[in-house]
Amino acid sequence: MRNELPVESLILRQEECIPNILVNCVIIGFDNGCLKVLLSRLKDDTRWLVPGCFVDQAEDLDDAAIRLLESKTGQGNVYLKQYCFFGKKEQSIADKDKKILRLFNQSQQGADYTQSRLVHLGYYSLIKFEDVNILAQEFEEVKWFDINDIPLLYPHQDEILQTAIITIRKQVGFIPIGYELLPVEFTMPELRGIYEAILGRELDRRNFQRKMLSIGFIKPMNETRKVGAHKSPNLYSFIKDKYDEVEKYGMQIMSNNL
Amino acid sequence: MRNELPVESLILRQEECIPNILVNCVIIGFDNGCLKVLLSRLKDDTRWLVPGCFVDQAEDLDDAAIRLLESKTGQGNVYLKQYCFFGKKEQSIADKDKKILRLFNQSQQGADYTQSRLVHLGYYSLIKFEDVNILAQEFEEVKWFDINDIPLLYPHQDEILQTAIITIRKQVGFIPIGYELLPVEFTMPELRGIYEAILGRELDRRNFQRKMLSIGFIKPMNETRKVGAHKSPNLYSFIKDKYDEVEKYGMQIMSNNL
DNA sequence: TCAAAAGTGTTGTCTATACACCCATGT
DNA sequence: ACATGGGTGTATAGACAACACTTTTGA
Repeated sequence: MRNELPVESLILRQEECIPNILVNCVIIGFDNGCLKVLLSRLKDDTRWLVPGCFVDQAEDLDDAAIRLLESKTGQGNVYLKQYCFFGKKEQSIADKDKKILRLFNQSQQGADYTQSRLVHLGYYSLIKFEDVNILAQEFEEVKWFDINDIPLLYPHQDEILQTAIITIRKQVGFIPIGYELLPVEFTMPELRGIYEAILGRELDRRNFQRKMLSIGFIKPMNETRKVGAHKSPNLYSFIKDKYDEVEKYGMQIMSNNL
Repeated sequence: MRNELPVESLILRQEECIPNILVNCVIIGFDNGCLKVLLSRLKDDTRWLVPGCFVDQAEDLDDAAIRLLESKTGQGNVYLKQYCFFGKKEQSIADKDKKILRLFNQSQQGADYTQSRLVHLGYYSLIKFEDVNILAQEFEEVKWFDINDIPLLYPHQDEILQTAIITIRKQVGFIPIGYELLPVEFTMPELRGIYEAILGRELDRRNFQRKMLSIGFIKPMNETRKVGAHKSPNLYSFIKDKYDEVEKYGMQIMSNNL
C-alpha cells in the first residue's frame, strides 16, 4: 500500500521552514480491541519517532499538522487537536541524531536545523483505522504499534506520546471518541472496546449500552453483523448533528469515575 | 507599590532570545467577587496586551513563563499551566506595532523580532490577588481588569485571553481553583463567589457548602470573620495534601452540569 | 441441547437539587 | 425588633451500579 509520489509532494517543502518549531502528531487508531499509534523510523535505525514535520514560513501551524497527517495516512480531514507543547533548554536535535531530520523535512538545505533550540508542538489525531493507507518515503518505515507495546523511542518522544495518551484518557468523557475511531457502522461491543482500551478496565456491558443510547447521538440501524456462535449484535451509527452540539458545550458522555 | 530594580533584572536578557517564540501568560486573580486579569500596555498607548516575553536560548519554556509572571507580580511559585499555542501564518509583530517589543524584551538588540513568524505559547496562571505586587517598567502600565470589562487589545490578544478563560471554565470542576485564588483562610461565600464568577451563574449556597465539605480537602478553622450586619461566616482552609492527591488523578470537584 | 454473547428489566444506593428552618449580628 | 445573610436538616428526583433474566446463534 505504498504510494511514493504524493508522499514526496506532501513532505518536500520548496520554501524554507521555521528551523526551531517541530509539529508532532500522535496518530491514534483502534483495531482488534486495541488502541494503536502510528510511529515512524528510518529503515536502518533501531529507534522510532512520533511523526513530526517542520512548518513552512508561510503555513499555519494547524495546516502543517494536517499536511503531516496526510503524508503518513492519506487522510487529512480527521479529528486533530493540539494538546501540549514541549521545549526544555537542552532540547534540540543532537548532531549524532542528525539523520532523523530526513523524516521531518526531506530537503536538508537552508537553515541549520541542528543548531536551533527545538520547540515541539504536540497534536494528537483520532482516525478510523480502516481508512488509513500507510504512506512512507523510500528510506522510511511507518507502522502501527499497540499502545501497550511501544518500541524503543528517541529521546523526548516518550513524553510526547505518553502525554497525548493521558490527555485522551482525561478527555474521553467529553469527546465522542467512537465516532472518530470506528467505521460508520459499528456494534455496541466494538464501541465499548474503545472505552475499555482507553480506561484500562472493563465496563459493564449492560449499563454501557443503556448509557450510550440514552445520550441520544447513536441510532440503531436495522441490521446485525454475524460475528460468531451467538446472537448477532445490532449495528449502530452516530448522528453527526447531535454530536456536534455536544462537542460545542463540552458535554459529558461517560461517567466521571475514572 | 513599584519596584524598578527587580523588574529590570527579570525582564532584561543578557543573551539573545529566540526571536519567533513568545510566551504569554494570562494572569487570573479574584477580588471583590470578580475575576480579574492582569494586562499591560505602553504608558502612552491605547491598546493593551496579555503579558508576554521572549525565551532565552538557554531557558526552559516553563522557566520563561515563571520569569514573566514574577516580573509582573513579584510571585513565581504559583499555579501555572500551559493551555494552548497559536501561530497563524500572518501572525507576526507588524512594523507599526514594533514599539510593543519593549514590553516583551527590553533590549531590542540582536535578532530582528519583527521579521519572524511568531508562535504564541499560552500559559495561564491562578494567583492570590492579595499577594500580587504589581511591577512595571518605567514606560509600562500594568493593571487588573475585570474579566467582563476587557479594554481594547492588540490583534490576536483577544483570542489568547478568551481561550484561556474558556479553558479555565472547562477545567473548573477538576482543579481546586479556590486554593490558588483565595488567601490561606477564606469563607464559604468567598469560595462560592469564585465558582459563580467562572460559571457565570448563581449556585445554591447550601448545597455548595455541603458539596465542598464532603469532598474533604477543606477544613473549618474555629474562627469567623465579621463582614456585616449578619452572622459572621466561618473561616476555612485547604488541606494541601488531600488536594495534591486529587490533582494527580484529575478528580472531579464540581458537578458536570455546566 | 448447550455455550457464548447480545439485549432487557429490576432494584438498591448514591448524588444533586430544592427548600424549610434556625442562628448570629448590626442597625 | 427586624433585615440580612450564614449554617443545618430533610425530602424528592434522577443517575449509576449490580445483577437476574431472556434472546439469538453456531456447533
